[in-house]
Amino acid sequence: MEKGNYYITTAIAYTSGKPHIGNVYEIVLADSIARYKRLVGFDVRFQTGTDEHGQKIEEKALAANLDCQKYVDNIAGIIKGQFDHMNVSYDNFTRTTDAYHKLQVQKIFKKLYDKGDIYKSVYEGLYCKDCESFFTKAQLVNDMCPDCGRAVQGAKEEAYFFKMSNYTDRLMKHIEDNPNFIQPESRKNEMVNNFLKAGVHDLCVSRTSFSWGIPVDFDPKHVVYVWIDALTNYITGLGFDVDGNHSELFKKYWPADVHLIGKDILRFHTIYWPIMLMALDIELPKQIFGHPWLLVGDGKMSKSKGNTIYADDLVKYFSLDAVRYIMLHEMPFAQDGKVTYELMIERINSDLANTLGNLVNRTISMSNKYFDGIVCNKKVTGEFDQDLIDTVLNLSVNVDKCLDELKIQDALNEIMSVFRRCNKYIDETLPWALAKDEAQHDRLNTVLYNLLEGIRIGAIMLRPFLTQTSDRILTQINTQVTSYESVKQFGLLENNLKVCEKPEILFARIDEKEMLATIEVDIVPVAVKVSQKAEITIDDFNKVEMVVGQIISCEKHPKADKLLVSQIDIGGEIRQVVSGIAPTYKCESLINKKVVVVINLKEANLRGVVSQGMILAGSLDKTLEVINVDKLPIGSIVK
RNA sequence: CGCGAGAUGGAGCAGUCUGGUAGCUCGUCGGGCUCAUAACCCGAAGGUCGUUGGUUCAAAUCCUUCUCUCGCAACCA
Repeated sequence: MEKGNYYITTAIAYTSGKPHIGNVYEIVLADSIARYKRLVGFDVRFQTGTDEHGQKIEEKALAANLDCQKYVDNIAGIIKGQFDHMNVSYDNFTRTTDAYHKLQVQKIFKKLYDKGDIYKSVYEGLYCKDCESFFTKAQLVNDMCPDCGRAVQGAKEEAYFFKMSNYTDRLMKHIEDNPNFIQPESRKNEMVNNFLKAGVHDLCVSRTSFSWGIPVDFDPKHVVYVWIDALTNYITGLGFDVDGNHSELFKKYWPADVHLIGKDILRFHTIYWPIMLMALDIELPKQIFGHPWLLVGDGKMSKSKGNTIYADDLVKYFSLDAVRYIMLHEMPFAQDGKVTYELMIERINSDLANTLGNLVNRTISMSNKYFDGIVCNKKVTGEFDQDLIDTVLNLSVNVDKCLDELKIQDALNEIMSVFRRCNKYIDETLPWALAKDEAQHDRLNTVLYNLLEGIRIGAIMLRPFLTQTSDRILTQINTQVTSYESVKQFGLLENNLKVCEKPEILFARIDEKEMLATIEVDIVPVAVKVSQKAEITIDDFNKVEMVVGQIISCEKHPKADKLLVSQIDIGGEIRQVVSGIAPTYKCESLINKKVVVVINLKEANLRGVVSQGMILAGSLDKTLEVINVDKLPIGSIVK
């Protein structure tokens, strides 16, 4: 392959649960870039995978009553399933629990330790014995533990640190010398201004508070910090070896051309990761692209439903390529994209069904109707031909430009505009009028040929994005000329081909009302999921004492946005309760409301305000509702 | 004043760096066409580009004031 090598990675998915559409978006984005590069002629390696260590996972596994490894095996399978569902063409799915990865991480840790970049020290902080947590001075509330309100004491814990300061100057210079290193641009400024210029603290790179991680082999009570572990996958997945016995893959593909990641983890990828690589004397990746988020809906989708959407559900409703199209098309370059079912349906109908699907359909129908499906370019040109040809020939140039900057949405728009141009060409040339005049049949042949040729080229350019649809189109027009090179010349479509007799509908129009109704009944809120917590007995439950109380006054917490402070009459006693319901409830609306209160909960200090109980409320994503009681008098026992 | 992003016709966005007639897709309305998936094509209506002040011959674009929205952080007994 003459174009050279291309290595693209995504962030590896954290195995804490089923990935939602936003996580899957990243993989589809990477996939379309990988496929495009392959189409153009690069030798591509595309790696994704799962990040499987850490305290959160240990806790989740415990709650599910599962062995950690079993737990992550299960989730990794689910994640892989979601990716496969989207027809993602990764070359390697790496897992941080793979033996080779673990071994290399240990060796890296050791090497950096021997080198002096990692050193053993003590983590000093203010420690709350009851909560078993460290806090910084700034986190304290009235000099007390922010969690439980008790006194804290200075304490030390042994830990390993990475001496970041050894490399920050070099990193800063690298970022300055390589303006494309961090993309989009605005993110780069953020990193430089907020972190590098402010000075990077040494990073604590080991933990002793839990054990689900890669042990530090020369000091096994420590496990390696998950980020050190996770980031390394980009090289271990290729076969990097600390001792220099690298695999051929590593020699061939490193440094990576692009690390595709979510904008939230840029700090790790643009500061810690490059510094690690510098410490290991490895070349830095060429580019790190922090993509925006794909957000789901505003009120419309999330009000009564969970607003978590899964890729496999969407595919069920809209077909694979439609979902890929939505994901890629609704995402601006540097801004979060929002999707609702209404928007998805609108987009699918107008772009995929009307513009593209209908174009292919009408062109094939005419070919059959006028020439029994066999079109031959008789080279009888007309006044609209050149403009059509120019537009079609510009396509690959334009798409290439978009892809260079990773602007996939723009690339799709370029492709769609070619199909729009074809539709317009039909109205300009009036094939049905030509058909009525025997003398114009050669012209008609040329017109249809031009249309098929435009469709052929558009379909080839569509291949990285809408894999299946591209193939279906090319099959329907029955061409063998499908190489990328062939899109640079107009007129390579074979003459006298027989297109398929009955055009197949590529994308059926969706009836919005019908579809919304289907989704409405079909999608079950995430809440209705199996229990994740350990079983308890009725005695355990009876330990909780709950009564009906009436809110007699309520005000905003002076020092916290999300908290409300209520005075609640629970029958013979007024309790002050702090609750995190400010985003949903206004103080006035709560007054006189009867709610269920847990009254034997240990008193707590929340940002300086004492809370003597808890108001029961249910929540799903961002929807939150306080449990409301009407008829029962104040003080009634709830059980 | 915690950090950051944004505010452009009914909706979603581009244009802002490098000032110079406000553009795209969808929707609405009117017309055309009939090959096609009630699709396609053409036209129209609709924006003083969030607010204040300034720089300039000229501001969506540069500087400034304020307002609002959204992420993140803190906090959700």
